[in-house]
Amino acid sequence: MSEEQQLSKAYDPAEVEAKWYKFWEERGYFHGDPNSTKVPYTIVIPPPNVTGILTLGHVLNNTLQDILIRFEKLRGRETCWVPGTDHAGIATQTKVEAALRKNEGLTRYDLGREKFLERVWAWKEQYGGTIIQQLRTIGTACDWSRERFTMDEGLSLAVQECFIRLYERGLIYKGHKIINWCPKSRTALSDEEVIYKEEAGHLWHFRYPYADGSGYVVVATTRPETMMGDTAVAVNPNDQRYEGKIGKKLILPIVGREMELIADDYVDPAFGTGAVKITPAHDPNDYEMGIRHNLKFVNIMNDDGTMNADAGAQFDGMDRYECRKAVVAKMEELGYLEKVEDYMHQVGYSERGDVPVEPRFSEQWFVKMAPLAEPALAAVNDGRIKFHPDRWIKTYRHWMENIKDWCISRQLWWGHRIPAYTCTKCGEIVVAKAQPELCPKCGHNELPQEEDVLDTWFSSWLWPFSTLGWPDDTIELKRFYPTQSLVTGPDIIFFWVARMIMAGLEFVGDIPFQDVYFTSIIRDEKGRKMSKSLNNSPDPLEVVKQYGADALRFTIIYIAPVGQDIRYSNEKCEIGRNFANKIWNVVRFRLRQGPATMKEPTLQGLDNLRPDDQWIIASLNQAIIDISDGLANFRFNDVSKMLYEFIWNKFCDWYLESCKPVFNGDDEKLKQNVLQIFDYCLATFLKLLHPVMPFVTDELYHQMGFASEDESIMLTTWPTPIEQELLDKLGATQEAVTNAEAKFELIRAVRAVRANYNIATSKPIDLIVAPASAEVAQYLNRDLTTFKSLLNAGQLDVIQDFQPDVPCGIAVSTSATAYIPLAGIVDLDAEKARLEKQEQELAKYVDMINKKLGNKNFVSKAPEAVVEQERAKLAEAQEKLDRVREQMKGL
RNA sequence: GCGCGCAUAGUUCAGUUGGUUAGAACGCCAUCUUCACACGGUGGAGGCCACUGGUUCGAGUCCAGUUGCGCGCACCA
Repeated sequence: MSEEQQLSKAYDPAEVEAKWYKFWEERGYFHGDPNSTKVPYTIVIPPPNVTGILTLGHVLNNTLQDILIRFEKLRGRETCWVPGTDHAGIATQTKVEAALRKNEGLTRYDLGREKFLERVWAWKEQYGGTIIQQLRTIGTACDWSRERFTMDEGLSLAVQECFIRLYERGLIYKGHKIINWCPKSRTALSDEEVIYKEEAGHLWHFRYPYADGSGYVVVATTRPETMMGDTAVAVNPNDQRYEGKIGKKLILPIVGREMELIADDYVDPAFGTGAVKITPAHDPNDYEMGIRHNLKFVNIMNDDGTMNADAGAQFDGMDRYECRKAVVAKMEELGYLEKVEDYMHQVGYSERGDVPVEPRFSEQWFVKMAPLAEPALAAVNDGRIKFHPDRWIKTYRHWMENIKDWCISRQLWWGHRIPAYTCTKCGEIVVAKAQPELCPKCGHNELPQEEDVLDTWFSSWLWPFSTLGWPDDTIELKRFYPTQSLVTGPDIIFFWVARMIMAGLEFVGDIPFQDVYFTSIIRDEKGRKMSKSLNNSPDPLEVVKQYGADALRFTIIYIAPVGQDIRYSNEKCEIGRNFANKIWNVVRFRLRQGPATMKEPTLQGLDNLRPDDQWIIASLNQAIIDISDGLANFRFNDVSKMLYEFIWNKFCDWYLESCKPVFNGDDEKLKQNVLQIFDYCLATFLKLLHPVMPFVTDELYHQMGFASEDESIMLTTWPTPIEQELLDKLGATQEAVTNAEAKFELIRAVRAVRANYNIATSKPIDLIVAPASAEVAQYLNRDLTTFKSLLNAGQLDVIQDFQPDVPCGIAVSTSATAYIPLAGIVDLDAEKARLEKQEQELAKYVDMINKKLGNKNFVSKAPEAVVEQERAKLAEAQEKLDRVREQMKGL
């Protein structure tokens, strides 16, 4: 082995990846400098839950952000990617409570608020860094010096400021409403935190007797346990079945309460029995009706989903589902159960608690959303903010146009405590950053703070500017706001994206970001959502260990179509691993030819290029254009395919093979020329690939000596298209591409003949190539050495009008016919069969074009260029067909 | 009920404004350890582009409808 042979045969990512991340981070390459004169490019990370661990969803999401950041940095922008985590109120508090119960047998109430919060902070310190650390393993170029947490002092001040401003504008209010209540977490939820699941339930038909003994009304319900809270029965005023009965008194069974039969348009006479039991304190629609008809509100449940004393002594303390059974049994026993039907319906579940939510009448804090929504809707409608894919605009628009007030208070301890103080004497509410000494209204000195905290999203919606120092007018805010791109999942378009747009416009007076890229949802290979219960979510860290971070990054981009779900399986990472290995081996091959020709390879000083050199330069130039364009337009999937196509199918399959005879030859001048081009291509595609596969590209950039030890590919500049003048001078033209591709077609045709006769690729063959034209002859003669090498030819002759006098294997391509003298082994039948097949295909094709051109409408209506193209295709195919037929005759 | 999306090779998916004989990856078949790579090379098989109409000289691509699947929103107890 020569000394430059230092690369192992296969790429092993583990060591390389650890080394480079440390190198980049320690040298501060990820830092965004607000004093830089470069144009800024900012992204704020969608903050993962502080207690969370890395999932494939995070990998996809953060890889995309990293690609954008690395690309824009190379393109010369001052990039700043702000990372951080959110405090995830319910999730975190639940976790700590569970641990407390398990380890010490205590509840949060045993500890008290203050002590409990100390425990949560301790938990956060211990486990909170996990996901942040894990993100580093996939290479994210986050500016860690700017890492933020939604409960940080600065961000907490931002939350207070925002609350106070909205309150003063009259957009925050406290009021009694029916809200979604999670009996497990014992807190209010916003409408968005309720997930509806279709469930098989029942429709129970109950008889409610008239007080005068004149029979009964049958009501249908899915929730018998709420009947103790009934204060009326409603029917449609136009329902003839109940004509004359409106206003009659009914006796609520079990309870014995007297209530009225009322009429309301809300009731659908076609559904069930046309009579609805009304429970104003336990159903949002009934609540509205309760207001309209001035009904009594009877709350029969505790905050944990058990029944209270108002439900009656026999049900007091029972769980709501236990009570359901008991009520049904009791009604049946009393003879009031008419029938039970199976019924499919939607049941709202708490997103975090995963238990059915309970509509609950209570006093909460709300944000009036309509005034905030209006400008936010306009920002998307007029294109100041773009969505990718843009169909999400419809979803956004629909939500914004039907927006409801946001319930922001949570009956939790972990979170931002509401900065409101109520005077115990006069009830005056003071909203302020600090505890007021005296009530401004009555002068009383007792004003306890609200016990409740704010919804976590009430801090997240400030994230794009609170992380940059708002409400202070910081240099970061000036330079890095508005941010450029947001990459997130479409599942939080309401929770987060929409609210950030509202907050940005309201508090900073400008949009928070220009582009929103919505990622795919990752499913398993069977198309199921990844979930803990199915145990089908692979651990990304294991995947990284097995395949490498670059491989995972590349693969996930390669399999992620825009706006569609991804079907992921670990085995797919072989795509990325194999690709990394391929590139590794290109460099391994290259280093065997000696050190790099120059430190930062250029195309300067080249002359006398081979046709294949011209072809690869033209192809590379196209790749630069297409890949840059793809990245600038969020077409990540396309970019991964273009990179793969250029590097593997063009550079490795053809160019590298084309270079071998030169590298092994003794024309030193030529060799230097070709090495320079090789290096130029290599350096360029490593840069193009770097945003997607940062580790292996920096490693190889150094292995090649394109960067010295204390430099990095991260600090180089993004390849720009080659100037037209230089392309022309080098001969890297479209014509060079066309000619080379025709040559490759010919080589493939010869290889097919080879395969047909089972002649090993390694065995040289003699052959005669008969070009279809003088131009082709001239082209091929320009570089017979390479041509011969690609064919692995022993003796090669280019003879324009060749007539074979011995039995030959025959390969017909568009530009030439190749004859392979195979005395003794030519199988005439096989030869005939192969030519016949080719003849049939060509004849069909020629026929098709002939028909097209024979169509007067086509010729007169299609654009001239298209017709011309068809004519050219026909001529070419016809010529080829003639040659195939000629060969068939010869057999 | 309203809205959105999807249906293309055995599988997973590309196919940009309508215009080469519809592509890739994986898998499959054959073959080769050849001096970068078997995580590889070479060659090959495999498709009524869900269905029915329409627009057009021309439709996988545009339009309408049908079927099937997925998602979101709103729900009548």
